[in-house]
Amino acid sequence: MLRVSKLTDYATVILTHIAHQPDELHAASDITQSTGVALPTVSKVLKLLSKANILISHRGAKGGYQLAKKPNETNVAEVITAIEGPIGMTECMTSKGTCEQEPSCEIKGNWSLINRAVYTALEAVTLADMAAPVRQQAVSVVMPMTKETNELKVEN
Amino acid sequence: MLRVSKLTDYATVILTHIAHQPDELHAASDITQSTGVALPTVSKVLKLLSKANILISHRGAKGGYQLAKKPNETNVAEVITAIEGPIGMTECMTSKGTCEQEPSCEIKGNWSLINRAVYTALEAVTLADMAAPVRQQAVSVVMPMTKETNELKVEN
DNA sequence: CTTATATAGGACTATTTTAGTACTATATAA
DNA sequence: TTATATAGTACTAAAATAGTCCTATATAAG
Repeated sequence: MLRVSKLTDYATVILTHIAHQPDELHAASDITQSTGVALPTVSKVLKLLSKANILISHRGAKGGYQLAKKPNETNVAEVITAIEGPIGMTECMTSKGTCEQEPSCEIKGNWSLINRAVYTALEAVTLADMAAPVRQQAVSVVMPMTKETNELKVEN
Repeated sequence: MLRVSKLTDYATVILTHIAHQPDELHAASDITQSTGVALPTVSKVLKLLSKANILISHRGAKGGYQLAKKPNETNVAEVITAIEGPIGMTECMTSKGTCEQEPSCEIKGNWSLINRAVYTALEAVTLADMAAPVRQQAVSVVMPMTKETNELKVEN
């Protein structure tokens, strides 16, 4: 598996929809109709995204939600974090001291690198990418790290 | 979150341990002692890895498990798949036709690319990397895809 | 000022997934 | 023949997720 939750999936669908008209206000009831996701669920997702400052909310009559930033300024890693909490491939990445084996674990450092690699891939895709046709996407590419440093070698 | 299951985490610990002595046979009881993971759990993981042809098993007295291939020929993506099933960030990546929205989904193609990016990152790290100190790891790097093709542009 | 509308926040239940355990069958070395 | 070790499967308990609902609060418009 290794998958995002359904709510996260909904979140990307909803945000992609909003990203098509970034300047307008979108009420939860409107989004339900356009996306086919049930209203209570849409509502839950919108609240989470609003709390994470990915969306701005406007209360009251004629209220609704709009993007807090430009579509290319919000990425998939942020969306996942907003819905599911911090991204960490293993328990020790997000909550230290929980795993008994942690002090003697030999592979924690390697998981940390894997984690970073996955995060980098997710960070590279923005809402603007999601709203655009497939071909304009960013993708991940793997290359060996330099032996001298432990730094992530990033290219654009 | 977005994390691998505990069993997958155990699997990497166990495989890393075995990778240190790839040619010897390792009984479940021995691995329990070296890793601190409970015997029934170790046993379950070993069976799954054996079924996925990552390990070779030898039954009977003086039996045990050993790596089916060289440490650098088994990667983390294979291990995750062995324990959790196929890697797919969304439901539609692994089981088609389950999601009602699938036919009209606008972002399936983009999720497919994200999925591929993450998979590429996981595929790049082998058991040999896990068994080695941190600095020899492979890491993922992100770069924009060419607009002309829909191909993954991979560099080494 | 009142009313209708829309989000905020939290609580709750049901479902699904995961983790962990146990039992029986089978293979093999001595 | 016996002791040892894996194979396969089924089952239970725990945790995470999904989905729903209710009350409070803010705002536009009449």
